[in-house]
This record gives sequence, C-alpha cells and structure tokens, in this order.
Amino acid sequence: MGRKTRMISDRPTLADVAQEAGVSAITVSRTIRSPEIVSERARRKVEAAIERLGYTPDPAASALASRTTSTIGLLVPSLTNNVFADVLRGVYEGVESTRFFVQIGNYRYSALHEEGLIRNFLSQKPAGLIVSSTDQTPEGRRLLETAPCPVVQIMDLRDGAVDMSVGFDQVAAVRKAAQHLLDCGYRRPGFLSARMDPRAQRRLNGFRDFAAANGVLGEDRIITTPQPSSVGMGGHLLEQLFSQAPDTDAVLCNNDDLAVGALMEAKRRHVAVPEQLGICSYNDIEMSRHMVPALTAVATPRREIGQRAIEMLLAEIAERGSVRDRHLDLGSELMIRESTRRA
Amino acid sequence: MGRKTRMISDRPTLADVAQEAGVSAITVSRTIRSPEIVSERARRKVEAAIERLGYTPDPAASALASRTTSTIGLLVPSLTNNVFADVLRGVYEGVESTRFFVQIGNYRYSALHEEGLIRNFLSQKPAGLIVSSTDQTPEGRRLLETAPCPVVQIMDLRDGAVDMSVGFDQVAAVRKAAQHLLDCGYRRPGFLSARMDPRAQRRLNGFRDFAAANGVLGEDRIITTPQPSSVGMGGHLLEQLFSQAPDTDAVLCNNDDLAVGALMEAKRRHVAVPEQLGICSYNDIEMSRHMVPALTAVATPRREIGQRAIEMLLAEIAERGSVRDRHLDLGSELMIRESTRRA
DNA sequence: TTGAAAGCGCTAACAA
DNA sequence: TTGTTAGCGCTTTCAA
Repeated sequence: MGRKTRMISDRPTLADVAQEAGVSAITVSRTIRSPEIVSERARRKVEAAIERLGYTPDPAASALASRTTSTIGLLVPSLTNNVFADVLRGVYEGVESTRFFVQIGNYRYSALHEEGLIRNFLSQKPAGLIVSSTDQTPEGRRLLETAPCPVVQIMDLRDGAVDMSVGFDQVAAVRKAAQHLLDCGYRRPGFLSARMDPRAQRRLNGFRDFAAANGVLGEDRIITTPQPSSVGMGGHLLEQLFSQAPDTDAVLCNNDDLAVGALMEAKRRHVAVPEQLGICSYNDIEMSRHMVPALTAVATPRREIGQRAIEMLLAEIAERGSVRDRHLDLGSELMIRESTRRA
Repeated sequence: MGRKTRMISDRPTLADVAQEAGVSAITVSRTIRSPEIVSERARRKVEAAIERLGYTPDPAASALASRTTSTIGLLVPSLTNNVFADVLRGVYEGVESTRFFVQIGNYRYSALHEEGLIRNFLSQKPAGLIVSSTDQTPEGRRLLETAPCPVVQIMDLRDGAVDMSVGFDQVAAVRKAAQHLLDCGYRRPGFLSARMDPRAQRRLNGFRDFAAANGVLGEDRIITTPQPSSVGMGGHLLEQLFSQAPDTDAVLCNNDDLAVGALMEAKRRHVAVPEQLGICSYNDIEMSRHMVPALTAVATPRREIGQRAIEMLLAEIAERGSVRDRHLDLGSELMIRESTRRA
C-alpha cells in the first residue's frame, strides 16, 4: 500500500514537447487545438514527441491563458431524486467523446444556495452552464444574464428565460393527468405532494385551477408536506388523505415515489386500485410501469431534456448565436395503465 | 431575453485589490488563504477592498501557481443506480461549507473508461480522488498509486488498497442474507443478478460458495444477465428462474430493483410471498421497506461510506499522513421483514 | 505556415 | 508581519 509522490518536474510541458519535436511551443499548442492549420510534417513530428514524452496538457495553464475552460456546470436541486438522475444521464451521454466535462452542483432546493453555486461556477470560467430552474434569486438571475458563456435553463418552460431553455409545460402535464382521472369517471380526486419547491407548487396550482374549473375541487383532498419525497411519505400522505376525506376516489401524485407509496398503502388498507381508488403518477420512472397494478403516469422527457440541453449548449459554445430554436418544448405523454383503468 | 457579454477586463484581480487596499498582492493572497497570519489592520483594509471591488479569485491562476486545485474527483460506475446516489449524497454533505468542490466522473461500469477518467482527472491536479472500485486496469491502478494526491477507494474492502479505503465486506453481506434464508427454512434458494460487474460477480461467487458449503446449491437457480438492473429486469429474471427451476422456494436478489421486480412478478403469478417464495434484497434502498410485503434486505452503509470517504480525504488533504485508520470496515446489517417471515 | 515576445492572475521562496 | 522577485504552462498578438 505504499505510495510515492511523483516529482512535479516529471511532468513534461509544452516546451519539452516543442524541444523534442524541434519546433516552437506555439506550434505544439496549435497541433493540439487545431491540427488543420499545422503542416503535415510539423504535425507528425509533434504527435510523435507527445507520444514519446507522454505529454498531457495542463488545463489550469490553458484556462489562465485563454480565459476559458472545458468545464460545463450543471446545477441540480437534488442528486437523490430519480428525475435528475435521468437528466444527468442525458447530459453525460452528450459530453462523452467531446473535450468537455461536466461539473455538478447540488443546491438542495435552496435558491440561495443556488446563487452561491452560480457565482462559484462562474468564477471558474465555464464553457457553459445548465441550470435546472427558472426560480433563481434576482441576483442569481442577474449573474446568469451577464454570464460570459451560454446558459440553458431546463425542466420548466416559462417566459423570460435567460438565454436558452429546454423543458415542457408542467402545468399542462398535470392538467392532462387530472383530465384523465375525470375521463375515467373519478369525481373526487385528491392531490399528494411532498417537497414543495416552486415547481411542485406550480403543478399543485395547476391542479387546483383545473379541479375548480371542472367543479371537482376539494381542498381537504389536497395533502402536501415540505419534507422530501419518498415512498414512505407517499404512504403517510395517503393515510392523511383518507382520514381527512374518506370519500376520495382518485389521487394524483406529484411524483412516482409518492405514487408507489400510495399504492402500497392502498394495498395495506385493502382499498382496491383502480376500482375504489384511481392512482395517477407524475414523471413515470421505470418502476412505475412494473407495479401491480401498473401505474398510470404522465411521462416527462427527463433524459431527452438532458440530451437536448447539452446539444444546444455545445452548439452555442462552438459558435455563439448558432442555435436557432433557443426554447424547446419537449411535451409530455400520458401513459394509461391499470391503476386508473376501471371497468 | 437579451444578454450582454461582460468585458473580461471588468473583473478585478488580486493586484487591483492590493492597490485599492494599499498593500501588496501577496498580502491580499494571504488574507484570503490564511487570514490568521495577516495583521488585523491589513486584513480589514483588504477585506474592505475585496468587498468594494467585488473581487473573486481566479481558480485557474491559483491552480497554475500552486500546482493544486480545490477539486475532488469522484469516480462512479453509474449515475442512475440508487446505490451511488446515496454515496454521492454523503460526499456532497461532507464538502459543503469547505472550499472544495466535487467533480463526478461516470465510467459506466467500464474499467477502460475509468482509466481514461483517472488520467483526465489527474491532469487537473485534484486535491483528492475517490474511486468506487478496486477493479482498476493495471495502468489505472498504477496511475492511482503514483497520484500526487490522496486517494480513497470505496465500497469494497479488499487487500492491497492503493492508499485509503472505506467499505464493507460484500461477500460477508451476501452470506448473511443466504444464511437468513436457510434459517427461515427455505431449502432451494435462487440468486438473481443483473449487470455482472466485478463486484456483483464476487457476490454471486460468495453465494455459490455458501450454498455449496450448505448443500443447497442449484446451478439452475442462478439467473444472471449482463444487462443493466431494473425493476422490469427483476420480473424477467424471476420468470426465467421459475421456468428453469419451478421448485425454487426463495430468492436472493443482487439489489433492490431486482427484488421489487421479483416481488411484483410473484404477485402477478399469484405466488405467495413469503409462504411459497421468500425474497431477500441487497442494499435496502428506501422503497424496499415500504413494499407489501416489506422486503427483507441486507442494508449496506452507502451514505455513510460517502461521508467517511470525504472525511478521510479532507483530513489527509489538510495534512498528509494524518489519517490513522486508513481502511474502514463499515459492516452491513440484515433487516428482517415480511418477505421472508413465514409461519 | 511558423515563431518571438508578452502576458494571463496567482503563489512559492526568499528577504526584509 | 509584509514585500519583492520570479515563475507556473499555456495562449494571444503580432510579425515574418
């Protein structure tokens, strides 16, 4: 288990490569960054020298001289939430095999913390930034607006995006789910939500408006908690819902964890799903469709959001102003399954 | 949605702050990095100047001059796997309110890819590195051994760790689970596993050895697939298990997704759990204990691994050689629940 | 197509 | 406790 501390001087520099290749340092630099503008002959010599010396460029020196890095900052409100895990996956797939790498900041649903992270990331001169909300503090927003790099806001689709945005209409998605419950004949729908961040709050408001407009609003059927979402919490919330409003006949859950928890709680109480209680979920992570009964859900395009966001960002980094459609609506899809399918 | 590109020259430098405060640049630098060695008076002037100018240090310049950064590299094999989500959480909690930040590399269960990431991270002169395996390529291992920064290997506990390690005995954990199935009277236990990475493979081997030693090994009851793990996959694997070995009376799942999927599949087939089939899971993520029936599982200390790893790393960064216990075994715990509790 | 010179913004090493 | 000097390894600028 011993370990040697390797001498710093071991590591070859541009100048070493230049000497080895018999060219100047700048030619080596160019060979690495834009081989096409270097003569075939010089390029081959340089490449051989790099190979021989095992040279790796120093990103710090490069960042200092060029005033930019290959870092892409990605701010998410949570790392445990499966929703963002899927977004991350899309983003990572997109940067792979590019010279960029992603740095994640987790602001834990705190706008203030997010502001600090924006400031911190910006001080690193990132090539681009992806942020997961439109709910920055005024100062956070100002920082993004004046950022010297492209910025993509993801998940939501709202007016006044800072630079570019990719997402879907969260309220429309909730409305779709609520409409489906009505279509199935449910008349006393409830709503379960944990972790009342601004986005969850907007979805709740969307549900409320829809229910009111359709004459099925019952305030005692709306159960929320500021605590984090979890399967266990879904069970608790359903319990509370039934104790407050025993006549509830359907429930729209603000995410899959809650829906699965509610389903399990229904099972424990011997409440038949979908006959006595319809359950509709939001997001549709993989497990939902494998429950018994399979959960109806509004599928949100999480991974695609990640993919498109990084795509737009890379294009814009390559050439500022080159992205035409700067605001993408990826939509959402209602997946009708057994948990709302009653005879 | 307009955006201005802020002039680079806008950004004040150390020299600007020094001039504003009427001291030298190095005094400003010291005020920031080690305020305690600067006189009260100088410190106050500098702090006021920083405030007035809105100065933020340039990490690239700092990295170049000092040959180190505030980056901690964290290599994980997957971002979607809940196991690592918990580890991440522990790590992020630990770096918060320090000057360090974490950069994640996802090597997608490919040792070759991991080697590339190690090389890439190392070129950034990180303050420390956390890697999620002991299964590096020889070259990857060599890179870690000669890394000029502390390294923590997490999850597994094996001989010959490179520098420091935090984990638990994965084979002992599996053995514990298998023993429990025998204790419950199950006699024909099966094993389900997806994504056969080296660690999953070692657990399978552990199960095999244990089963053989106890005279309950049935090769046709061991079902594996190289594909990624998921709830749906758990269902498929159980299906295959029953078609190959209909007399199977219990199943040990290599993680929670598979266990939940197996439970659902059992439900679909009207196989009673735990009476006709005992199910034991591995890892014990939150949802498992809320299933109906609740899943028995070996709980692995994922979050704590993250916490301890970052703790050790930070201590070692602060002072090389200061960490006494360089190899921590955090153990695992069998959580006995309904899915194996038969009359 | 290539190169020389001059920094980028900070810190290490030494001196006062 | 504070300052001076000399880079860190790269890229930019300008010239050839």
